[in-house]
Amino acid sequence: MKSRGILRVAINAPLSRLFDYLAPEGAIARPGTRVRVPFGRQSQIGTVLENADKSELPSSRLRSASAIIDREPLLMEDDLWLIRFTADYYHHPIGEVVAAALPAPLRQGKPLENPVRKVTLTTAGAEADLAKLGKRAKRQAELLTIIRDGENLNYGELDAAMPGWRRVRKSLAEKGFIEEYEAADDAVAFENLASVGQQKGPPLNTDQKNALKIIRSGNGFRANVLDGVTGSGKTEVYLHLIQDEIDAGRQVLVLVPEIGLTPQLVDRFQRRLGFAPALLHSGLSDSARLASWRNARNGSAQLIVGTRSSIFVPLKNAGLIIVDEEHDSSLKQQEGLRYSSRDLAVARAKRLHIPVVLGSATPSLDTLQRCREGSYENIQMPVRAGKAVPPLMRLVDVTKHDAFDGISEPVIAAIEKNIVGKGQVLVYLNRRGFAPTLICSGCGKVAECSRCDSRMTVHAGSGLLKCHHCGAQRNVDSECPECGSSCLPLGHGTERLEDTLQSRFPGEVITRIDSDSTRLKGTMSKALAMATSGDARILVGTQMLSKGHHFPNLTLVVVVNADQGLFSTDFRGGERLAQSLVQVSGRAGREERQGEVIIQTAFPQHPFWNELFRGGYQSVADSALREREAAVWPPFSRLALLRASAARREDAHNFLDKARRTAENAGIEGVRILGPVSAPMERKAGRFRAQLLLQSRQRQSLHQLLAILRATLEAAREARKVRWSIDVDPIELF
DNA sequence: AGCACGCCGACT
DNA sequence: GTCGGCGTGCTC
Repeated sequence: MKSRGILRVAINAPLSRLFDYLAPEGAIARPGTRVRVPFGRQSQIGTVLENADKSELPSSRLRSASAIIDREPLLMEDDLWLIRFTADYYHHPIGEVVAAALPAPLRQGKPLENPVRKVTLTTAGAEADLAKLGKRAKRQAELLTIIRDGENLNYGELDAAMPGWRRVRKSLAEKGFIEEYEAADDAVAFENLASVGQQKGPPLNTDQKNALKIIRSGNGFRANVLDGVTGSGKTEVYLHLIQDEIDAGRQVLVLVPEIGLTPQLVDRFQRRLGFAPALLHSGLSDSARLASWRNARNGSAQLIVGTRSSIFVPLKNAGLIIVDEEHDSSLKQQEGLRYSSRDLAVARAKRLHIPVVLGSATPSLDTLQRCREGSYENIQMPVRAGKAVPPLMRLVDVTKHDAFDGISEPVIAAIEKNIVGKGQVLVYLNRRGFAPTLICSGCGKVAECSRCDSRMTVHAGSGLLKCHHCGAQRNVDSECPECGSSCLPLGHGTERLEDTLQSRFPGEVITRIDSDSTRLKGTMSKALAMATSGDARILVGTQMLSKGHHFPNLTLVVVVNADQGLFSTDFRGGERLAQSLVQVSGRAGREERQGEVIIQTAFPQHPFWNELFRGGYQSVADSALREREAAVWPPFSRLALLRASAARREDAHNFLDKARRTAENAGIEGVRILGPVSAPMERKAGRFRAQLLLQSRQRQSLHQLLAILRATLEAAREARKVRWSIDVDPIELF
């Protein structure tokens, strides 16, 4: 008897190994194919990663796959390579990596091609006398008219055009006027190919031409770092590179930060390239995302623009990957599979022998160091395109000036001046809500979250206290539960800032843009329209406003409080502060008018300011790199963080103690072990958190150790009461 | 993860 | 007497 083939299957569960199944009788399922398999007492969707002729398990223990879902593999060899690479590099269960790479409907076993029922006109239907039909059957005539005017409409389109058409359908079909058939859902593909006319771009300046020349001179893989100040025209360079690839019949994948995928950017791509890019982001419906994914896979989407998880999208004929705002932390997933889509983009491009472009006005120190070492190509674009001049930056010492509810007098004066001068002002504060604290005027007690080691933020609009760490909320205490005195909000959030500015500038339209004010669907685009048109003269907002949006009238940017970043405990604090200040400053004065940036600080003597004002981001980056080198922090070493959380503090610590002992006894040289220590915010959402930091100059040793740790800890008794995870190349040390 | 098995507390 | 609490073990 001929033995049946073995399928090595990845299952979406936190288990690192593959599971062997017998292929169904007489069938084959190549790697990349989804299969339905019995798993324990349930049935699961798995993905075949390997074929084999024998299993390590006795055949008595093997079960058969119950069905093969895909006729053709969903994922090709290169896609599977990226999945394996990700699972290895991030020491994460492979089934969960596969799950991250597939859109939700595919994860659930739905077909790749969603057949759609369509209705088409027969010759008889086309020739039928409408007027005659209309006399006796008005509804039938109405439906026939709709079908004549439309082009092979599907059920959904007909539902929208004529409610209740389904009852009329039968009569028309019996007369032989219409026919129905099933087809692949190509609605999105169609839209993608529909030409919308192609606009010419502006002439390129010297820097842009030079950047293009360098990138085009590459052959196969190369990481090109496009280091260009805001307004230097990086997008224009991208557009030329994208056009090159499209002309050559290849696909381009563009990764953008979550917040950077704006309608403005998509419109620009569409106008210039003459077609709409396929989009992949969390705001789309499952079916729209699946359609983009399918079109990327089958090659009909020439340009795919998406957020971090799109790094896994299959590409039939990839020519180029672009990572925009490569320094942005939203390109790194901070939960579950903690991958960096920028780093994966580089790995994928290398594997595919294609170039990758990493663009930013403020490249990460990791990327800059790779340029210095010569492994990445650094391309500078130091001047703003067109006539734009860089903004003027200055500090206001809040200890020396009277402040009006968080806004100092010189700032008020500057806002006034800009408004009078028909400019627009952006007031930036990285803290939403009304006030970060509610304090008792009698005993000084502050309102704390019962589940986290944090204070509750006051939200005046809703009258609620909210915890920004776990989402808990309750009503604002009007009097102190301890001593009965009245409670007062302390400090400033965007909500309060809006109130303050409104009372100071009563005649002006103020728009606040943060995750609270834009939660409702449509409010974001409305607020942005107000901001872009210049109708709103004062904008108040968080991070959200500092990326991806162009406000042509903006003349002044105010940074209300930069001081938290100045004394950050995280070694990346300085890098991040410089990036966010430079990014938000880039919003000011884009056109002919010079912009102005005012930063409020209580520490004007801090050396950071001198560095930033004298030498800009470059200079901050240089000195930060020197410090990192001296302290052997990344990029001069590699880090991995082992995190654990448990309902009881000692369980988390016991687990990490076990991890530490395991690491010490693993016999691997050159890895420093720091901790375990409690996380800076120890209690979050009712759980105690702790962490163990591993640091090494050699990536190899660190990864060997992680492999040992993972294997040991998965089986460890101490792991039962904790949730734990490995974070490779962590960007937040807590 | 998701599910079943199994052995101890307050309840119709 | 039993319903259900979550500790333990297992998934090809």
